[in-house]
Amino acid sequence: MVDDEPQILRAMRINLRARDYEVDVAADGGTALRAAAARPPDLVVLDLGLPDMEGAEVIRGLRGWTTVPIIVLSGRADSADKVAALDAGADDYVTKPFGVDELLARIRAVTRRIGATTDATPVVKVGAFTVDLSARTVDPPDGGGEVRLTPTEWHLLEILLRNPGKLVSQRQLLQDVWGPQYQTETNYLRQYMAQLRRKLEADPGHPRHLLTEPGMGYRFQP
Amino acid sequence: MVDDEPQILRAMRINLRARDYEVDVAADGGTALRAAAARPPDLVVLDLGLPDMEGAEVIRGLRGWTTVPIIVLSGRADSADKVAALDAGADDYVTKPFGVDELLARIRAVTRRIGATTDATPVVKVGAFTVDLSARTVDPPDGGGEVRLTPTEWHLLEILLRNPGKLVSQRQLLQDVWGPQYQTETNYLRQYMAQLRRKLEADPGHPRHLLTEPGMGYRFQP
DNA sequence: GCCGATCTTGACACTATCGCTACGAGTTAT
DNA sequence: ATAACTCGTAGCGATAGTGTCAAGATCGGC
Repeated sequence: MVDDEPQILRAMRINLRARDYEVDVAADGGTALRAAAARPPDLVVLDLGLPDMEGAEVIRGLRGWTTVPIIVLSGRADSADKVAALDAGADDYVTKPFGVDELLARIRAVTRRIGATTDATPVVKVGAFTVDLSARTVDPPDGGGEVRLTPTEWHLLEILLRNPGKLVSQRQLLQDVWGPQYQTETNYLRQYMAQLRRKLEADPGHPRHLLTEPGMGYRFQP
Repeated sequence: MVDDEPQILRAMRINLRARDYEVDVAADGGTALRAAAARPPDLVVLDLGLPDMEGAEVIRGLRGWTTVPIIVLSGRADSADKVAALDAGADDYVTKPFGVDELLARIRAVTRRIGATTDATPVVKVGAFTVDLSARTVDPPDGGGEVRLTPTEWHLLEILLRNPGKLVSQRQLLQDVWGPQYQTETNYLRQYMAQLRRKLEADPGHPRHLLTEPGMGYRFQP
C-alpha cells in the first residue's frame, strides 16, 4: 500500500490486517519500488499524487518487471488521469472518497482473476535458452554469461511466452506494450522482434520459435 | 453490450465499432443470456437496472458457465451495490455518468489481463486436420509440418467453421471478408475456396468438408 | 554535465499475398 | 442439341507487409 498520508496508511493497514491480509506500506514512489523489488507483493494499492514521482511513472516502474495487480486510488476524478493510469498498466482505478468495503470488493475482484490463473511455470525454454519470467533471466545452454534484455524486449517477449503456440495479433502486442494509441506502429514490432531474434534464435534469419504470421501477428512456438 | 436504453446502446455501439470491436447488443437480461450462450462474447458490458432481471442475477447467470470479463455500468453509486456486483463476479464497476474514453480504457485493462489467460479453445476438425481458431493454427494428423494460411484464407475459413453444417451464401461471405461493395465478385470466392481445399482437403478435386452448393454458396461439413 | 544504453523514427529492398483477368469443364435451361 | 450459366484452375502485375540498416532523440547513471 502506497500513500503519502500516514493516517490513511494506518487506517487501511488496520482494516486490511483485520481481514488477514499482510500489508507492507510505503510513503513515496521510490520507497515503494524498492520495497516491491525486495519483497514482491501479491497486490499493490497505489495512491496517486505522491511527493516524489508521477503516478504513471510508478506504474511503469512496476510493470517493467512484474505483472502484479495494481489498484490505483486518486482524488482526481478527471477522465484523462484514469485513462493514463489504466493504460500505463493499472488494473483498477478508484476515486476518493471511497468506501472501505468497495475497495475490499475490488481487491477481491482482481485477486479472484489472478489467483485462478497463476500457472506455476514461470520458466520457459526458447530453443536452447532458458527464460525465467519471474526472475527475469535468460540463460544460454552452456552456463556461460546470461543474455540481457531491455524492459521493452521483456514486455514483448513475456506476452508471447504467456501464449505458447498461440497467435498474438499485432494490435494486441502494440496496445499492451506501447499503449492504445500505437496500434498501427508496426515498425516498432519489427524492430523489437528482430532484436529478440538476434538474442534468442540460433539463426535470426530463419527463426524457429519467434515466428511471424504475415498480416496477422507473431507467435511463440515452443 | 446490455442496456435497456436504445439511444445509449446505439451510441456505444457506434463508438466501439469505430475502434474495431464487434458489438452484439441486448436490451434485457434474458435476451442477453440467450445471446451470450448462442455466440459467446469476449467481453460483456452490463448496465444494471434492467427491466426483467436483477443485475446480480444476470452476472450469476453468466458466471455459471463462462469466465468472460464483465464490466458493470450503473447509475447507483451506492457502495453496497458495487460490492454485490463485484462479489457476484463482475470484474469492474463504472458509475454513470462516465466518459467514453474511461470505459474504453477499462475495457482495455480487463482484456489485457484476460487475453493472456483465456483457455476456451474452440478446436474444429476438418477431415484429418485440426483447426484452432483462437490460436490460428492448423495441425496435420501426423504431427509433422504445420499448414499455413493467409489472413484472407483464415477469414473465409472462420466464417464457414463458425456455421458448421449450415449453408453460407456467397453474398454473406463476400460481404464479411471483402466488404459490401464486393458482393458480386464470386470469382474471389472460387479463388480462395480452391486454395483452402488444396491445403485442407485430402482430395481437393472432390472435397468432403468444404462443399459447394451450386448457385447458392458454400458449406462446411464436419 | 557528460556518456552509454535504450527507445524512437525513417528509409529501402525483397517477398508473399492480393486483386483481377482469362479460359476450359461441367451443369442446367431452353 | 445447343446455349447460357456457374464453377474450378492457372497466371499475372501491383502492392502491402516484412526484415534490415542506420541515425536521431531520450533517458538514466556516474
